[in-house]
Amino acid sequence: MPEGPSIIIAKEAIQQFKGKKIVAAKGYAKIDYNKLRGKKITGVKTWGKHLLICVGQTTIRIHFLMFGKYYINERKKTTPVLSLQFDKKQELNIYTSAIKLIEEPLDNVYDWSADVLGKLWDPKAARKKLKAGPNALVADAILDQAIFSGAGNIIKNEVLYKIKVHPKSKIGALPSAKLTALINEVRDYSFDFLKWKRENTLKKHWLAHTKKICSRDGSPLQKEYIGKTKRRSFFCKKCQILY
DNA sequence: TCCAATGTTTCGCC
DNA sequence: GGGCGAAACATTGG
Repeated sequence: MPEGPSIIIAKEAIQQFKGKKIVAAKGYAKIDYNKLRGKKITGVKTWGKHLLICVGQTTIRIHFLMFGKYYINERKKTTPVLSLQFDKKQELNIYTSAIKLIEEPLDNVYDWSADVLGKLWDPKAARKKLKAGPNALVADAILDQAIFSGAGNIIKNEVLYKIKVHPKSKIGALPSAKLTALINEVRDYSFDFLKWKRENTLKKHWLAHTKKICSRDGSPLQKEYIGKTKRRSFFCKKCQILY
């Protein structure tokens, strides 16, 4: 479920509830369900990995974490963290996710220029933020949601492999053209990810993530836990340069 | 059977 | 108080 492109697919599926009235809202999420009951869904949006269901002034923020799932007009055996019911037995059930209600206008909460898959994505803004943290490892920088909202660990590994940059490189040490390539590739790969996810062929297209052999030179790929968050990194020591 | 994993937040320690 | 790391959350496939 997790990375940004999967959330776009979720948004598209959940759009069908736009304009519908929430007849019942329940779950184990610690939110004020009274703010949802009897209200209409006025829109569905995303910001990176956040799925945003607008209910008038209130927005339901859903973060699927690692294992979150949603079911439309279907249920799992376990209890949903949030269940929204509509007329005609239609329902949306959310499982194992972090749920919050946002009362503020979304423009006050979200920096849309950071949303890698969004219309307002701004590579110049990303560059500025990256320049402000030259000591950051590229592996950490790509996962920084304030810079690349929506990018996750798979995107990180694939992008670094594609642009031939070692995950332990420092942002400030990258040549200007490489920094540009990094910024552009995070967005481009996210759209590829989205396309492949729709086709159900994502895994087939992985070149680095969980891979053992470099597709370019046949040498073994390294697996290492890197950066502040110690996330899995797969990379080729030979073709990915350490800056 | 067990463990790691497409993620983030919170808590506690130094 | 900041920075760091571990734990918590809870599911599933390998």
